[in-house]
Amino acid sequence: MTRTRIKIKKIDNITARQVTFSKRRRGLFKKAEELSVLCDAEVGLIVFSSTGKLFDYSSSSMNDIVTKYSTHSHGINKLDKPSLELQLEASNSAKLSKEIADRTQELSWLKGDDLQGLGLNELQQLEKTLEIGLDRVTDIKENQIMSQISELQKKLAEKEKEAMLCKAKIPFMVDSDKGIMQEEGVSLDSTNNISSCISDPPLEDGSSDISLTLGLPFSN
Amino acid sequence: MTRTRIKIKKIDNITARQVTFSKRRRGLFKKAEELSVLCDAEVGLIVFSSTGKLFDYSSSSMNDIVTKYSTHSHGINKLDKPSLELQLEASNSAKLSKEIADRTQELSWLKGDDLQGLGLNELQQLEKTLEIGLDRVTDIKENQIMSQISELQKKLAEKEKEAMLCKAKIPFMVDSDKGIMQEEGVSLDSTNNISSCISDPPLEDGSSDISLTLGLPFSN
DNA sequence: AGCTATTCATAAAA
DNA sequence: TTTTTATGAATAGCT
Repeated sequence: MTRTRIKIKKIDNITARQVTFSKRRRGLFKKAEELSVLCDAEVGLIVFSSTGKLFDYSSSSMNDIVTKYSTHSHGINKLDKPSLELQLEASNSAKLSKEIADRTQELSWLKGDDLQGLGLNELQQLEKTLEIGLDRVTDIKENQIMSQISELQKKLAEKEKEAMLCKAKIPFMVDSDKGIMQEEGVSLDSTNNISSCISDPPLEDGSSDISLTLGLPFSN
Repeated sequence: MTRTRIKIKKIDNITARQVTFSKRRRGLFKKAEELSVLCDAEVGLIVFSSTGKLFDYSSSSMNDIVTKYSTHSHGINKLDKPSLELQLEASNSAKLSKEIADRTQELSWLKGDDLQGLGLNELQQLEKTLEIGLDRVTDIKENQIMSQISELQKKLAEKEKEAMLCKAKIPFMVDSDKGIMQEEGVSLDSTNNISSCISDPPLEDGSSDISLTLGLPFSN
């Protein structure tokens, strides 16, 4: 656009084209920046030369600009798929979903639902699996019950022993001190022993609703 | 850049800024296109006005240009994740994975594995679930077995009846036609009846390995 | 939205 | 490539 005006058509002469590319490219980038500064606009400019070299300018982050572009007035996925990671993600998702479906199905079967479509072999396999699982669960449960019982019996035995010792002491104390227990320092010590025997703290275990759970385990 | 030169600094006057934006934007897009045509370059230009309006130009497909940009000299993911969908995907994946883990755990329990961490209540719940499941599976299985047996009995009865009829006919045929069965057209018809009685097709059902499966079902 | 004086961008040449 | 130069283009400030 000087000395002579030119037609806007691909420049044939390679050298001339490269020269023009350099000059105009600089002009374009300058104007892009001026626009963004003067007018407070967000500008992203990407240029590939005919030889494949990349030039770019962005007033902020090109990432932001392109992201905004891809969501703005475009249905999310004009730019979304670098067709690499997103596809991977999608197929991954599909795989996971399928796995969930598979397991959900198997769970249903094990719980006795949705069995109508199954054949005899499958049903027998299922039955076997359930029998094994049930055996193991019952085993573990009974082990736990037995050990809780042993533990309780042990604690009970201790307490009984303690109570026996207390009782053995009581007649002796009452007989000798009778009505003067609150007046003598020496006898106060003995009094404390007695009260600790009478008001045992209740057996606290946190997980010992044994009385509720003992009914079932041996009923099958 | 005429009458007076201006400083490249944000234009304060809003009206003036909008006017300048319009004019310069047109100029910028024109130059972008000229560059792409004259120099055979790939150009992508995205502009957001300060009010958020989008303007864009691309010599080919913006998608291609941005994709090329994001792979060119950038490590795949400068632009890849619009941090919107990918984050969604990631959290989705996480959710799915968690769900798989949950179901896998429940399956393990039902199969009698990995029970050590469970408490009595959980074990009893599990036992109940297994008992119910096992009952249902056994029910369905026995139903299938019974109906297969009935079906087989019915088929067998039919065949027996057919065989009886055949036997009743054979002495009559042999007596009257004896050695000339292959020579007369009339007698050929009768011969066919006989052979169909003798070579019954084997009972084909696709899912009838009954003899193999009958052993277990009633053994528990 | 149009003008127009001026500055800017740049084709051609070096 | 970059610089120079002459000229066409773009546009700031007005209407």
